[in-house]
Amino acid sequence: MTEPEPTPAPTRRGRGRPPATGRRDEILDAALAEFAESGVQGTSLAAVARRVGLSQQGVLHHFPSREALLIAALARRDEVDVRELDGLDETAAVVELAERNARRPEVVRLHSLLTAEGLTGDHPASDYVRDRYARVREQLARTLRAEHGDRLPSGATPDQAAALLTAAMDGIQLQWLYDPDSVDMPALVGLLTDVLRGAPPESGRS
Amino acid sequence: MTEPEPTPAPTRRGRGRPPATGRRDEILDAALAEFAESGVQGTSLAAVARRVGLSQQGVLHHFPSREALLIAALARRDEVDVRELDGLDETAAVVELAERNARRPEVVRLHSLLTAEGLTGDHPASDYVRDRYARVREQLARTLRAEHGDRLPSGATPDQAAALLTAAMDGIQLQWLYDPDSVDMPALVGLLTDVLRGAPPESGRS
DNA sequence: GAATTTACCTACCGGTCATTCAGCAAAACA
DNA sequence: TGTTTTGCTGAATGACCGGTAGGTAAATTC
Repeated sequence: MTEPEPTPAPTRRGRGRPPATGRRDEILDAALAEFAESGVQGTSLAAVARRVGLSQQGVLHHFPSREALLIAALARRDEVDVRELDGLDETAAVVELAERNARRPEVVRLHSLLTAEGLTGDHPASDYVRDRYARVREQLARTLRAEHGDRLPSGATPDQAAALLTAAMDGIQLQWLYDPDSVDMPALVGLLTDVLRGAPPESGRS
Repeated sequence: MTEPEPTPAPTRRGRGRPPATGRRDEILDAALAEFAESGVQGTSLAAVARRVGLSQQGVLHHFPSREALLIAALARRDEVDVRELDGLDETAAVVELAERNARRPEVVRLHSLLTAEGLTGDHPASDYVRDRYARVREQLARTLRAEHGDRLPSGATPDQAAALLTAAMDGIQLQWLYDPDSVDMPALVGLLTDVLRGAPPESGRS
């Protein structure tokens, strides 16, 4: 959060031709799709341009530099993320999220790749991931605390359970991406939530 | 496992100067260190060369191509991995592993980066990660089955518990790498193993 | 219609990338 | 001593990278 407006949308400035906002979003979506396939480091301006059917310089017309494009793309992704996070107002919603994710591997891939790439020095995804972790764990801990107070039946604190749930979701996603058929994301997430809430062993889930 | 010997160690062939095996390993270690810092995609031959104090061509003398170097480096890393996996012969060992990992962030970084990068198309780390996942989960499931039979007290099957434990370790490592001070890896891993084994809530761990 | 602003494109530049080639010094053996 | 093999270096190549400069067509206002 160093800059208030990383890449402000183009605004009308005088009389000339009005800016077409559609292309901008097309480019951002193409960039995010490319990230999910090849990673941020592995994505070139040319690849993004090719995807939207523009020349490399056409892309550079909408975003002053590669870096600016990355940041804008992450900001766009962030909007969606924030909206999804609001849905986690009860523990069961985590399982629903896992079910939804199981139907959109590209999003999961993008998230997993960004999380790891943010670890490398001065990567544009670093802040995005850090913020995301903070928000997710906080939201999750709040939900757990509202449901169980300061200590879950299993003995875990809300903060611990939130960290574990977040971690498990990330890790399960990785295993699922490597082998979608033999990893049942919702079942595993559901199992963990049950166990953390100290639910009695039901022999149901596969 | 396509090739039996990806990069065979140099062997004496005639009378001339004997090959010095030391340099090879130096280069591989430098490559792995560089991967941990910048990722595989972000690592150039020049960067590896600089780290060992050689010219780019000096590195290429020991390995025919960049690709060969990557594969050899991953194979080297794999040897260590296999040895560590043997130690997981009881559930408590997972916590010890977490404690050990908390003292060597570079190894954890390397592992996390490789796991994610292996997701991108035809990446040399793909096979490495896939094999690793298979081994870890199998070993873990075997240990859990030996200790608890076909169903843990919490109701989870050994396979489920193994997947969850592996996932949680990976996810916790990510959170820890982003914020080492506020994430207690061994505590969280210990908590999860306790919960999975259906242990009564002890108010001990922080 | 003139002025202006957007939305591109082609051409170009310097840097970095992996890879190849030619060569040289050191080390072993005959 | 001569030969062979290893372990390098220096120079060159072509692909690709992000970024700049300059130009053109379309859209909009005056």
